[in-house]
Amino acid sequence: MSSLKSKILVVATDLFQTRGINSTGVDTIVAVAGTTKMTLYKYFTSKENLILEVLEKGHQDFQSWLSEQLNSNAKKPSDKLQKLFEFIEEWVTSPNFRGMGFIKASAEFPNEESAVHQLSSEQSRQFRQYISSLASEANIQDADGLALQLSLIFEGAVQAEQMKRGSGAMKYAKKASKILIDSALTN
Amino acid sequence: MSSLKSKILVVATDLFQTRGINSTGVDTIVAVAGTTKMTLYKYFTSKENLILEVLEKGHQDFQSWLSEQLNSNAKKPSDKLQKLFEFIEEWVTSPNFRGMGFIKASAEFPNEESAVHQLSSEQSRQFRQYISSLASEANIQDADGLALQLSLIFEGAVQAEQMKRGSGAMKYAKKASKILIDSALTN
DNA sequence: AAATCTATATACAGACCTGTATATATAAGA
DNA sequence: TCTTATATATACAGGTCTGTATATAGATTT
Repeated sequence: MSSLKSKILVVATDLFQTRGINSTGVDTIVAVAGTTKMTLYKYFTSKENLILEVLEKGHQDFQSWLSEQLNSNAKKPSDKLQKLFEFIEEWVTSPNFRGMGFIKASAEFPNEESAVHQLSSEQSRQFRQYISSLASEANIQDADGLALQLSLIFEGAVQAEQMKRGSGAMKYAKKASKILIDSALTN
Repeated sequence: MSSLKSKILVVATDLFQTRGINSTGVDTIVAVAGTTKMTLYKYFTSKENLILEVLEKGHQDFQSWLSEQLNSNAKKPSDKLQKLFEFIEEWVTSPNFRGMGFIKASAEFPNEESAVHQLSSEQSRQFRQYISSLASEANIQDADGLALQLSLIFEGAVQAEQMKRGSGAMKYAKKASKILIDSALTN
């Protein structure tokens, strides 16, 4: 991938999270990235296409990092579930953290026919599915139910952490996840 | 309050939730409300002012309904806490439900200097504070912690329920809240 | 050195948005 | 009937946004 294209993606990811997607114009993006609109439209067919690529990249980076960490640091399936929020906290509190794109995108694009909305809700579904598979492997009865509960807490905590860094939301989310997982394991 | 002003508020509340705030122009609002821009700008000094009044009204309606229900249907403080999500579910699944304004508004207005952002995060704080006071009365040690956990679940479930009606999010949110409250009561 | 590829600079068309100005209609009260 | 208050109809100024057109500069290849 061209270095300029990569730079545009990084800058757009940042601006979308800090100023909102709809409120960030392409002029602002190219100015911050130190390039011009002609170059942006060479690598991306439209602003919507740029948004979609930003979402794709963010989601892939997070998912592959997370499953990598869980696979190499936890062996038993129930350990993976227990350590899930430990690693999520590590990700969210890292200086490189730029927010979870799909959470904000689904709020800014509520129209179900929008491609952005469709991708972001698909990513949310995929993440829930991943948690559910961890729960299944740990022999939890209602795996989908626990996955939904954990994803509610996760999305809420990420949003809170984004709005106010160091809000403590992640700490209490971690505690809540422990309680819910324990309760699901003993039932 | 003038009937036209009230009509504009209702229509704007609806459109903001279904299409997004920034994506909804005042022209659309007045067309759906069956009036004109001149009338809208008579009752509201600006679009931002309209957004703020929509948020105020939505929050007041919810908070007064909720505390009314809790005060008349639960006597012991711990009962109020236990029944909190029962009533929230009733509110969210009612046909009149138009979403919780402050959840979406904080996502669409991430700039901390924005008056809309400030109001919506203040409302979020107030709601959390209300839950915390219920927890305190029920003699829960870390009342603020539990309030944060419950509000994370609440905001996540409302957002999920908005995105997909009948998603079952509310049902599992209710279960999660029971588990977390029980855990907090016995510690 | 000539040709080609990539990025820049700049301008602008077309669409949309907020907020206002102007002129008109409608209905109620004096 | 005359006046006053309220709502409508319509047009538009000024701004922002996306996406494109045109011309130019720099660098690499042949």
